[in-house]
Amino acid sequence: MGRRTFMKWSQSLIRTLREAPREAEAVSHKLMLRAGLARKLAAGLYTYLPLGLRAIRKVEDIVRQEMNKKGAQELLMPTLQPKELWEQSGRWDDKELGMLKLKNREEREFVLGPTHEEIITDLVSKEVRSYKELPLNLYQIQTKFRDEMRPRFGMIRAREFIMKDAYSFHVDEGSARKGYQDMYEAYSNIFRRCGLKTQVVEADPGAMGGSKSEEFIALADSGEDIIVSCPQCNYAANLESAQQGDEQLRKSREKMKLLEEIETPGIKTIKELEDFLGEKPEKMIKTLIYSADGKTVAALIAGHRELSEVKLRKNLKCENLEMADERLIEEVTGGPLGFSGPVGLKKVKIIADVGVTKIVNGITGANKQDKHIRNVNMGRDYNPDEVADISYVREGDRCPKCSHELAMRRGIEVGHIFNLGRRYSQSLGAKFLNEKGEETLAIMGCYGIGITRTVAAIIEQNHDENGIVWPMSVSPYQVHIILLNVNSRETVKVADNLYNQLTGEGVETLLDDRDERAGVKFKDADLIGVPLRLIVSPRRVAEKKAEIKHHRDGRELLIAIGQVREKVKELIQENLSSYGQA
RNA sequence: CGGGGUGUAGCGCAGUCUGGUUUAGCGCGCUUGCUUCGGGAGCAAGAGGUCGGCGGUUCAAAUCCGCCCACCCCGACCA
Repeated sequence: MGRRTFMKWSQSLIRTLREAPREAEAVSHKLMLRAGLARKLAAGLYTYLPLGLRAIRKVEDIVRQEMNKKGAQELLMPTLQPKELWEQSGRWDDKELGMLKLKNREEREFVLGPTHEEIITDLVSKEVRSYKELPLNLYQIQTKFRDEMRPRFGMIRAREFIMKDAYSFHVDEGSARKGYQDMYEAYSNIFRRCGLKTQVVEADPGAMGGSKSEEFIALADSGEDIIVSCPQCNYAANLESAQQGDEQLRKSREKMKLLEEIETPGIKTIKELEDFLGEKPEKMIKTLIYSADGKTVAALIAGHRELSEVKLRKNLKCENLEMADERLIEEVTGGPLGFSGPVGLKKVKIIADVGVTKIVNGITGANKQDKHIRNVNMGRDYNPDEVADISYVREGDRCPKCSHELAMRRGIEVGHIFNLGRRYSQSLGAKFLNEKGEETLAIMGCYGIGITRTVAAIIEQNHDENGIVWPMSVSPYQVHIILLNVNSRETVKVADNLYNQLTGEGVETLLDDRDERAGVKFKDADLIGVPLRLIVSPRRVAEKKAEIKHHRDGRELLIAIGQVREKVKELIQENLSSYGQA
């Protein structure tokens, strides 16, 4: 059991803070600083102090166990990666990964690894020859660098962080599906054992490429992801890719009226239009001009909705998607920015959001300075080239599967599994000979877990007003001995004995042997949040007893000193199994 | 990168608007001594600050002006 270490508080670098630095906003961030788990070096860069590192190692151990159980093998790749491989995969100029590039003295270019598809695929392409050697699942636990545009929420979004990344290689689709399913199960086990409640959602593969991907989201108020889920059926998706149900899209019975041009001096935004005309945004057709891989596209969205660039990009199957600048807008629409509309638009592809089809007598830009048009109707006044789901789901929308009202919640993405297909094996040449002797491209999957972020997520979900409430499985220590009154020789002796006994048995024990008053020690214990607390005081020692307290629910036991060792071990086991410890 | 905000002792803050009376202050923490000792103790004595940086205005700048930097929050990206 456990990591055997000796830790007396008086000799350790455990520094608690009474108040959190102002820069910390998220609960996990505040508590990690206050409880002395980590310290900031610069934005998005943290030093993990001994206590924090222990929690990180605990999570890593769980990850290793569950990965190994599925036959995955651990290896370790370099963080510094040569430009050439990234050019081969076509990702050297990828903007999404936040690559931190650098040159050595010989002007050779490198990137500090934001992810390792290139490296692992290159390795496997060199090592694997035959279908008999597959499938393979290789993983590492390593520091990743992403030059985030905006590090946030402390350890939840850092520039440098620890990640477990796994990559699988398969001979065919069936095997790839099995590999993906294995990881799905491993991930479910890992997060459950970490004491995290997660929700799996459909996601967009984004920069990784590939077909299918799902995210494991830890529900938390300070999460940056918004997830959409159906309380009725099992539908759940990331806001970026959540689909709109059809139910909310009722077409009004209004009769079509004649087109009418109206004066709207300086009125450019939907909000301004709403105030100016006194009409609901639902009646307006917002026209957004985009440049997609050099081609111009007009996206039509109902005024009260927002365009999802992720959905639009997917629909257009384009790499680069940017909003058009004023010059381009004038060129293609003939009118200035803020007055675009679909009527009479000729030179561009028009994609209408599904909701737009239901707008009767809509209001939209006239493609002329200070003019809008009223009573615009699809089919009569304009025809989109395509109708697609390209806007975000909103509060109150219906489930695409069962039409129940959707719920929106915040969460932290702690894990992400992807089916990559042949994208990297293709570009980096990961081929093998199949049974028939034919050269075949491996089908790949990749599976990530943000380790340091997971620790933060655990704290987000496991804390109270006084501090962290660690699940036993990931707590830096299992037992926290609080020695009250270091001036009582007898008490100190008992505490020392218990400490040595427990530590000797592999129980991870922290002994607070500081010369501090009881209140200080209790407050610090509340902050640090070790699940079992053993209180050794002159009062109890006189009775030859000690107190054991459960931090989570405050349950207390009075135990004869001689029986503490057994009881503690029993409680630890009991506690671990409640998180599904293997 | 766009928008908003903050930089004064290790942490939390006041002072800045209305320049000089501040030798730059308060709480917590830190050091020493005495008392106290089951929920962040009391008394006493201390240590600790180029007021984010640079430049300007002024007899005089934490305070006014300019530039820069750092950090935080909201947006686009991700584990």
